Formats: sequence, structure tokens, C-alpha cells
Amino acid sequence: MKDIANLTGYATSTVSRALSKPGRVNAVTRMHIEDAARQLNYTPNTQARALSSGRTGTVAVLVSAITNPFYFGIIRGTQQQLNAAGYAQLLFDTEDSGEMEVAMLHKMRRSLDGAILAASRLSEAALAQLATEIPLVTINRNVPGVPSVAIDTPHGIGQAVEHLVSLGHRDLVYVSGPSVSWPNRARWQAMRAAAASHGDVRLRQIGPFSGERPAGSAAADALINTGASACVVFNDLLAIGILGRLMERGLRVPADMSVVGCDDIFGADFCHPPLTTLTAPIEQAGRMAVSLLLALLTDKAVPRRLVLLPTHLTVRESTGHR
Amino acid sequence: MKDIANLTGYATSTVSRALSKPGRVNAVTRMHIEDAARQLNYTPNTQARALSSGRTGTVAVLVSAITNPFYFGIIRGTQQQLNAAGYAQLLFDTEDSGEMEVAMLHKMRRSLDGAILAASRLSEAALAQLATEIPLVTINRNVPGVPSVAIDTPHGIGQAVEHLVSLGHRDLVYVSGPSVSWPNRARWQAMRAAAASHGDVRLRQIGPFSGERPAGSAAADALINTGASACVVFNDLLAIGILGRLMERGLRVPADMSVVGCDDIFGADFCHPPLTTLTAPIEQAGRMAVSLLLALLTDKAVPRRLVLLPTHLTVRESTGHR
DNA sequence: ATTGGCCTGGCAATCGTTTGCCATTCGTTG
DNA sequence: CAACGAATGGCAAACGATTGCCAGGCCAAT
Repeated sequence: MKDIANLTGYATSTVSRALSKPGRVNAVTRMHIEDAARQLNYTPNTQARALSSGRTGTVAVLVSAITNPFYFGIIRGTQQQLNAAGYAQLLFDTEDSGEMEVAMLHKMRRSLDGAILAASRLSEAALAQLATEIPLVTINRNVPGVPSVAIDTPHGIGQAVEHLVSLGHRDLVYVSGPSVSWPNRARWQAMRAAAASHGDVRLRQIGPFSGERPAGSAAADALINTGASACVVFNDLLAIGILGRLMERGLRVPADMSVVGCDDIFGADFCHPPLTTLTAPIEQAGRMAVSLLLALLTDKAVPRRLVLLPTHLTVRESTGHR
Repeated sequence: MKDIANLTGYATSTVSRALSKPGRVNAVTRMHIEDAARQLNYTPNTQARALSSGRTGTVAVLVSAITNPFYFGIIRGTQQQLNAAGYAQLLFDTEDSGEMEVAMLHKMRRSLDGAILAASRLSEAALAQLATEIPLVTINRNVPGVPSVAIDTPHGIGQAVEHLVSLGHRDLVYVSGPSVSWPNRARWQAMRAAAASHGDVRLRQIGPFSGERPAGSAAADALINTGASACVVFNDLLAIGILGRLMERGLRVPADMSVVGCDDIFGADFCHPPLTTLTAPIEQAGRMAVSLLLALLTDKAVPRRLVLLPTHLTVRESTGHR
């Protein structure tokens, strides 16, 4: 900027304003300065800008396990929207650890404008505390005072139960994910409510399981022991694991067991058999989270507290008549 | 730091050194300062540090399409290794565009210590040019002067051809990916060499196709027209797409067509039928790229120019006797 | 003609560290 | 005993922007 100032004869303060506060200087002044900037191939120094302005232009996105395809969509969505708004995206894998989340965010709080927590493992208190240190938006985790976008899988669960009941299933199992998982609890609640609305439906829960594919083996074995004819599984990853194990054990899907997953991740449509699942607008959730965060940053007023994104049941071949 | 200085009675310069250059100050001084730092809950300001030292502690990782599961492994690997070394990872999706790569890197060059390019679409010249602006490591892209880690799929291709030939296939097709893709060209070369070493093997190429799943439909149709009995496909994503379409068209895999993929991505083991593929140490590639980059940053001497990572053929159920 | 307010642009402090250079102390060696 | 070098700590100048405050010019309204 000093070079531009020398070249044009203006002061660096004017240069700064011309480049970042368009309205603050005369139009022709600005043009001169912009020309000079182009000519000198000027790129603003992010660090210096951040140091004096306090705004870093960086947003962290924390996922709990980057290997889980569910997050691919989230990351894609946040990336798009952040880029469009001129922000950079810092990606962190918290390895499913709440402490890691806190540690990372606390350490980086000065170098971030905000953070998006996809699937936080933190307690409400910890989250609320963190939200005072740094602007936060959560995904699939509803905490008072923290703006959040949630995927309304619970509502979809109703559809899934309808679907299974209409196929003649009366003995249903919910295969539970990690008990610390908020969506897992929400799904189980919804499942209970849905089952209750049909008088003659029996519902059981097995688990918790880890929500990763390998856990599917144990889950499938437990599932077989229940003698039920259909299940709804915490997420697709686990469901795919279950599918594999059921086949190993000689059960046919859906003839012997109907399986419904959640999320419709990459792979749900080409596994064997293709998975009936609750399709979630994952990428949109990422985009929406960014929108909320940006609103939080610019307006400083807390935006809509909670955005609910609808899901729908996608019927493929893992469910059938009892 | 000023607070620490006041509290302990040392100068800020001493505080700075105590905290970042362990050997430079007396041990007891350092302990005093560290105590004070802890007590004051001190967190260094990344921007300020970067501003004065020129080191940002941030490395960019560019992928060409974040939805491609191949990159999940890369990202995971880089993340691990970068974290361990105290670096933050800035993730960019270049959306398969070379201009985007250049634009991003050029803009961010001052705020990055280095960058890792997974699957660059840039020309050699452009890459070499970029490498003068910012320390660079490429993955699967070998350019003179730029350290690189390559996955030795070409060598694995030999194994794949062996495998197919031993199953009685004599009419082979290589299903090509994007022609700008460096690994694609390398794989085709290797395929030709491998086929040539067997006198009576016929080899054809079809494509190029995009390397995304939807392209599999067109690829499968073209494949059927060749009348060949086996193929090696540019990558697993495309191969999975092909599998789906072949089934739609009523062909059985492997009875009517044997299919070999490349990379062994997430999903290759549970698609239908499970895919025979060249297993690549993807995550390791990410880790290795970081190691090269860090070596480049600290030693300032160019490290090993090219690291080749071995692959092996994983036989599943998409290949069988002719 | 005076007053007041908007539009522009400049001055200089500030953001929080790092680091080159210098001064002091102290132990060692010839 | 002199001289020298290593170890340690302080001073102050960067690093490259942003921004609060001020001043001059100009125009319109009184």
C-alpha cells in the first residue's frame, strides 16, 4: 500500500479506504488508486488486515470424523457459500472428541471470525460457553442461544414408519447410534412417537453402536436376535455395515429383513441392495449454516435461532413386504 | 505478552523468546514466564505472529472436486500430519478448474506457508511458475522442480492385466478418464505396456469420460459396443457408475464383463458386485505430501523430488473367468 | 456574509509479535 | 591477570494494514 501511495501521491490511509471502503473516497481518486493497485499487482496482506481490523476472513468448520461421507456434503456446502462470500474455510477433524473441539476453538479463537460445528459432541453448557468466545453455528445440534440448522430427520422417521407398517411390519427395531449424538436421540424419540401412533406396532431399540460401518456387524447380529422383521438405522453408514453382515449370515434383504437408513449418503444408492433411506439435504445444510453465521457476523443480531431442513423418504430396495 | 512482561518484570522480547525459542533464555526465566502465561490464560495471536515472522502456520490443500471420495483419504492424511506438526489446513475445492487454482493460490500466497495440490489441472509451466511464488507439493502430478508424491498405479496396472489375462480375457478395454488428468495418461501408458507384453492380447481405449459416477452410463454403453470381455477403468467412481449401467442393460458382472477399478475408494467394497480394484495408499499419500512440504519449509533444501507409493490389486467379485 | 454540515483526504496511533543489535555478566583459557 | 566468548536479557524497529480524529474546501441555507 505504501507503494501505491507513493505512486499515486495519496496517503496510505486513503489507499486503504479506496480499496476497502468504496463509498468513503471520491470516485476518481478510487479509480486512480485501483489502477495503481492493478499495475503494481497488489494483493492485500491478510495477516496485517486481520491484525488491525480484527476480522480474519476465516471460518472454521469442525467435523467429527472426516471419513464419514455425511460430512462431505456439509463441507461442500460450506465451502461453496464461504467462497462466494470471500471467506476461507479452515477444516478440522475433531476425531469425535469434545475436548478436541474446545481445545481447537479456544486456541484458534483469535484467528477465526466464526465456526461451524457439524455434529458437536459438546455439552450444552460447554457449547454456550464457547459461543461467548466466538460466533458459532451448529448443525444438527440445538442449543439455546446458538443459531443452528437441523435436518428434520425426525419428521422423516414418521414417513419411514408409515412405509414399513404399510408393508405389513409390526415388529420394529431402532438401531441406535452413539448415545451422545443429538440426532440419534431425536430419531429415537421420533421413532417412538411414530410407533405409538399405530396401536399394534411393537418397537424396540438396540445399541448404542458407533455409527461407523464396522459396527454394523455387531448391530446386525443383535438385530437378528430380536426376531424383528424391519429396522430403522441411525445412519446410512451403519446401515450399510448391517447390510453386509446380514448377507454374510445368510439373511436376505428385504425378504427376511427390511432396513431403512438415514441421510442418503454417497453409497446409499449403489450398495447392495440399494438402501431405502431418509434423504437429507446435506449440502444445503452446509450452505445454510454459513448463511446463518454470516448474518451473525454482519448484523450482529442473532438471526433465526433454528432452521429446520425437510427430509423425505427415498424408497429403494432394502425394504419390502413382511 | 505485554501483560506477561508486566507481571514477571521481563521485557516482551524476553517473553517472546521464552515462549517460542526455548533455548534462547535461561531455564528458570522461562519457567517464570510460562507460569505467568498459564496464569493469564495466554494464547498467542496468530495474525501478529504471522505478520512479523512471515510464517503463517497454514497450509492449503487443493482438491479438484471434494465430492470425489478419493480426496477424503488425502484430506484425512494431510489433516493428521499437519495437525501433528502444528499447522492448520485450509481446504479448497478448485472445481476442476486450473484458473481457480492459480487465482486462489496467488491471492492467498502471503497467508500460506505452502500448498498441496491434489490432482492439479495446471500445465507444467503454470505449476513451475506457481512453485516460485509459494512452496508447493503435488500429488499424482510429476513436474520437474516440484516435489511430488505419486501413487504408482501404473505398476499395479500390470498386476491387473496379469489377473485378467490369467482369467482368460484376451480382449481388453481401458476406460479413459479426463484427458487432462495426469494419472489417466500414466495409466493408459501402463496398460499399453502391460498388454504388449502378452502377445495375443487385444487392447482398445474408450473415452474420455469425466471420472464421475454419472459418466459411467455412457462409458458402459460404449464398453458394451466394443464386445470386449474385460476392462480396466480410470477410477472407482467411474467403475461404479459402469457397474450400475451394465446391470441396467442386463449384463452380468463378472460373467459377461469383468471390471477393474482404480484407487479402492470408499464404496468399492460394498458396491454390487464388490469391485476388483487397485488399492492405493491414499491416506498415506496425504501424509507423505505433508512430510515433503514440511521438509521443504524447514530445510529449504528441496527434498526427494518424487516419492512413489506402491499399489496392489485387490480382487473382489467384479472380475471372473471369461 | 456567516454559519453549519457534508465530502475528502491526511496524520499518526494501533493491532501483538518477532528479531537484529547491543550491553552486561560470568566463566574460561592462555 | 588480561582477554575473550558464550549466555542472557533489553531496546526499538519492523511487519502491513485499519481507523479515530482532525482539517480544509465547498455548498447551501439563513
